[in-house]
Amino acid sequence: MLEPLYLNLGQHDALSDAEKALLAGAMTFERHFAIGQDIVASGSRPTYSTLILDGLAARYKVLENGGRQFTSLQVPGDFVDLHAFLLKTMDHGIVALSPCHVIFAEHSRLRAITEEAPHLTRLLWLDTLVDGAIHREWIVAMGRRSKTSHLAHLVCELFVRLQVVERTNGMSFHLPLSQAELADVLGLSVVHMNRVIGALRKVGVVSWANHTVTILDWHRLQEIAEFDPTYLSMMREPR
Amino acid sequence: MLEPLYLNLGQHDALSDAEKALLAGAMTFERHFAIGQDIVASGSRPTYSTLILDGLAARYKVLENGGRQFTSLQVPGDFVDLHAFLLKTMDHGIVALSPCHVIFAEHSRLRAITEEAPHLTRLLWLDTLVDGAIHREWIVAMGRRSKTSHLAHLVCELFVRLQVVERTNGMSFHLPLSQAELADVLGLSVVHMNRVIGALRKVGVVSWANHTVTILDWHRLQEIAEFDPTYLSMMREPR
DNA sequence: AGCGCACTCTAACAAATGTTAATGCCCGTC
DNA sequence: GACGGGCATTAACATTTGTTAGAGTGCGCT
Repeated sequence: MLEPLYLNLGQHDALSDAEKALLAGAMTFERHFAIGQDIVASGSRPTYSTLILDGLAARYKVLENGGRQFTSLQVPGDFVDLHAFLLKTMDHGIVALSPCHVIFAEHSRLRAITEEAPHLTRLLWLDTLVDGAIHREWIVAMGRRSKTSHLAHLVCELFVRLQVVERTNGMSFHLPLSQAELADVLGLSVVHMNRVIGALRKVGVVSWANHTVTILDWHRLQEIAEFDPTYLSMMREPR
Repeated sequence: MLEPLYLNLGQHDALSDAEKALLAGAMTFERHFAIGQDIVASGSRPTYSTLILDGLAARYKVLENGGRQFTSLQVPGDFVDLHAFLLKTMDHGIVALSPCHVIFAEHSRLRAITEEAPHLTRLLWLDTLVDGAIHREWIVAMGRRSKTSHLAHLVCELFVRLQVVERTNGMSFHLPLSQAELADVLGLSVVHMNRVIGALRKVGVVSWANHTVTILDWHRLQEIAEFDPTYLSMMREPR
């Protein structure tokens, strides 16, 4: 059941059976969330961290004028709020973008891991560091990439991340986001989001229909995105 | 000498003398960097992490078209590349925006801390989590705030962060960024950056001259920025 | 004092992006 | 099979942001 987590953490460094057992021991109950439901509420102080077993979720903030901005997309194997273990108070919400199956890890047991399992602690820490690296890449995309390149970069990133947890199908993957939701990822209006998707389609590097993205020309898509996966730390090495 | 680090880490939770000694013991040699020098090069694999004792630095990425985007600003007391301890390879560069006095912490000794000092480990981990929280706030600002609000938010954030490490002077602080550099923070053209600064000045909430920012109306500045410092985790509580 | 240089600021125009509104399509419900 | 709602798409127009160019300003250097 925790396979996606093992795949996610294991991509960076070997994960021993003892460590897997520790992780499994930290888990408590499971739960399902429907589309649009808040998995974690902004302002709350959770006592557990949430691992996605299946589905797509997103961190977001809402401004006074009603504008919403997603700050990350979370795929199976991701702890959506591992940071709350130490940050304590959620400064943002987390919403289910597709039906989500999640499992909760008790903070008290995560704390025990930090007391007794230094290597596993470093891997969990690393997981949040990759989170930060993705954030930085998003900042660059928002600030200095063309919108087409930004979208292409997002497609590259999601494809690679989903591939790690075996959620791709050949060169395709399921992306259950409406264009309005995508607009809240890139920080665009819905109308312009539609234009940008159209532009990327027109170049012919992806086909995009029925919430399924198929990469037709991986090489050229990476070129358009200037995608360099270094920031995802997918190299397996001692940490 | 490590006072800014103690202030920075100590804002989140109490830091014991033993822990301060461990941190001090991790430090090796110091160094000065001139404006514009790279403190850490993109693509490198550092074996130490860099703590800013004095000065202002920034993380950045450069795109093929020459565009540069800063992904964070680093003030005294910040580890600019603590993440490289586990990420291993730098996926971005770090440049000195003012003359910088730094000190290097050996990764091997940081690793020893993770083996022997769980609470201090959590505080260091937390430091990188706050980093991530700041990134998220930047993403929101870039995607959904007006440019004036974005700039106001940046001023609020820097003021609060500098205050923690005692680098403010009443309601003023030194901000040695040219408008071209600021443009690379907000992701704007230099011309438009100039317009936005003019707009914020015109509202009368800040005065801004000679690289010194003075907040004239803190309350209204926060309103314009919708600034809520929760994300900086400045509450002192057990972690 | 004069020069050169980096930086700020402005103007005029071009391009990108947002807003409002309308149309068509798909799909589930009655 | 008709109806209604959410979503994708497009058009027309408004606003924001970028580009290019140049003038003004302060400051260190000779």
